[in-house]
Amino acid sequence: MLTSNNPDELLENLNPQQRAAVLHRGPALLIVAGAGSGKTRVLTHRIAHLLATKELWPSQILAITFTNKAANEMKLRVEELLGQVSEGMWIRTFHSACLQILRREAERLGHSSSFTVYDTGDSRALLRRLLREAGADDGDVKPQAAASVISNAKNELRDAEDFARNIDRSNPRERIIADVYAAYQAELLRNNAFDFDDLIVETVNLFRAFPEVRARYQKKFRHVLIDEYQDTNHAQYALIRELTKPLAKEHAIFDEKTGEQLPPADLTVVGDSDQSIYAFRGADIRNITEFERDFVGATTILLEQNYRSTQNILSGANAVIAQNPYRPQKNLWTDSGSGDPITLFTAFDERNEAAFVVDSIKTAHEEGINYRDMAVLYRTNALTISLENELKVQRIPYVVIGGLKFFERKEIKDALSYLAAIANVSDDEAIRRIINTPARGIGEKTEAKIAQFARKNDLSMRQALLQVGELGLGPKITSAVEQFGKLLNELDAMSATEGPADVLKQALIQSGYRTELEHSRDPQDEARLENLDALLGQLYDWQKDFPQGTVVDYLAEVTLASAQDELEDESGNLSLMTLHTAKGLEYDHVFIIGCEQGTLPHFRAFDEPGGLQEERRLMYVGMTRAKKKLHLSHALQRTVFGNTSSFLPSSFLADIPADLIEQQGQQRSVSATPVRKWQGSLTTTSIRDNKDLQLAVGERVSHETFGEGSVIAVSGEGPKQVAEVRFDGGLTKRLLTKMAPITKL
DNA sequence: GATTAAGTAGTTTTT
DNA sequence: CTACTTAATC
Repeated sequence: MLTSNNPDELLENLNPQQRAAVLHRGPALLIVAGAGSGKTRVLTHRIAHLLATKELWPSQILAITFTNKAANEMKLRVEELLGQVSEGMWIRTFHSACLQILRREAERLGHSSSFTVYDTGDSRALLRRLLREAGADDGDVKPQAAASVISNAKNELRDAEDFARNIDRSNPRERIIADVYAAYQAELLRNNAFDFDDLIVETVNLFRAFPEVRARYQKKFRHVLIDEYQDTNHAQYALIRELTKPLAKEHAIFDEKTGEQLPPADLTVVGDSDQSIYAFRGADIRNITEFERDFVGATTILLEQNYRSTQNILSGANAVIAQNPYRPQKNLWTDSGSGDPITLFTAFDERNEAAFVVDSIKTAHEEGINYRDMAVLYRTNALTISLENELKVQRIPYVVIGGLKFFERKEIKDALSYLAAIANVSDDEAIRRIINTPARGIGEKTEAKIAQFARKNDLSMRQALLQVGELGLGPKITSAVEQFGKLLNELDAMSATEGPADVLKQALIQSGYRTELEHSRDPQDEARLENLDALLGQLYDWQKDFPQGTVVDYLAEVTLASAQDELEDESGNLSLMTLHTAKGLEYDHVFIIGCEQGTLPHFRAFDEPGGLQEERRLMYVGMTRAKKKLHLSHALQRTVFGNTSSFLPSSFLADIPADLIEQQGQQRSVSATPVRKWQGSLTTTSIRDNKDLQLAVGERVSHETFGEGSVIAVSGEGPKQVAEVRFDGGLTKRLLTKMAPITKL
């Protein structure tokens, strides 16, 4: 470990490309970092180098990651390299960096600095109500669907007005969403809240509306570094631009000594377009592929040497990803030797597959591999059921990472809503959530009356609670409402002197929440109580670590935390997780289960443009997690949602050269259905993608089974184009141009 | 207004 | 299969 501040020591043990990436200076640097090529190493060494050479102060660095876990790891490793704690350095996620900025500047955007951050659940609850109020009771617009449309619009920096201008007015669904989008933003403003997307979007808006604010942050941050650049969406891209593009003359900053205009901050981005697996969340792969065009004077450095996996694993992964079109050429290599072959197991069904996986895990464990160094990866969460059964039977300790999140449980959300209602007087959504939890006899009707009254008098719901006397409700209800309002005010007053943990403890006791759970005969409520105690315990720990921390601080931290952050397993457990969750992690032994057509690639991806490519990248990400041994498996039949059906092996398996694979499955046929024998590689793939192939009447095509023929009619457009083909054999077929096994002659 | 019953729809999800 | 939402009853 380096403890001196000698910059040259930071270059030791780096390969030439890594060294170049650490040493490069200039306005914009793109580091294309293949899987396992030492990306974090380069990033941390680069930061440490900039500091050790005294080019920058820690407070002038802004390093952005996507997860808290990555941020914490990076912070730790930089500190290790420098041998000291770097005060003032911003190494954080996009969201937490923006949160910090918005807290300071909230007033400029019509919020107060005690604003709440709504998570996806909160947004959905709000949208559900707004949709109902908008009269979308047909059920044709579901909150989740609206949420995703609005989120996508925000990620494109399209506000409600902009969105409304560009919709198909004759489509009632779109009109409703446009209206609800506007109403949703109005409600967020009223509630003094931002949703996840807003944290980014509103920071961009802030910088654009207030150039002097932008100038201030540009002056502060002299070097901006972005990790996982391939996963940035347009809003995040815009944020990066705002921080790194030259300032207008009137806001320019001049160097005190030289009198010269301060250039914009330098930018370093690290990414790998082959690992872009979040397009469905708005990630725009073009941000990385067009980096050199977007940033003048940009340099690209490729890191292709892999330090993680064996050559067999890499060759297999390379062969799969090589099938993706429009991909910048890149080839990962390693000098660590070929290693074991990739194992491919053909299972009869999911139970057979689970048994094989668990047996292999046991064997590996007996050979000295710790459970914590192994992981089972899968496309969908539903695939874990039989696996978990088997693991329980065989008594192997395991954790499911991701799954249902602690902070999304009902009782936890309720408790946090109490805190939100206390800390942010304007948060009507928090009030609505807890107004009748525990049951106070305040139902839907009363809630609506209070909300209406509040709006009419320009009050928040919490303020209105204490004035319900004017509403002429029954005496019993009136008193219940007033008591609830008083309780919140008392707790609010208490939070001025006491820490958040003590406030929450009192909230749960005095509201009667605890009592209700204690007296419940629902067996689940016992677990709920335990969860609340766990939350309280955690909050007391937090209070100890941050004695000055407020309720507002705690809420934001919790909202921006993810389940993985806490699952630092020292415990020696086997890890189970989705392929998405596995990104950025590595294990000695990796099992990818459910390699079947329809599962991986997932059938929902077939009709999405670019869907198949993204699935392939997922497979690639999964395969490259393995250091020593990669096990792939597929089941010939699987029971999904109660019904059993047969599945073909994933087309991705056929892309792996046969000599890298060791087949382990039995090849017996399944009941009456004959199953194609596995021959090391698949000769046919059942799902094709003919990209943008379009046919016209009169053209000649060749079909895999029907031979040659002429197009006699076409209907539909784009990917939905259907061509009617008369084959020379006399048959006439209607074929989906995009998917049919045809080629144009 | 609360409880219970039927109905329905089900990728992935860093924050 | 199951988790969650809506509908119907007490």
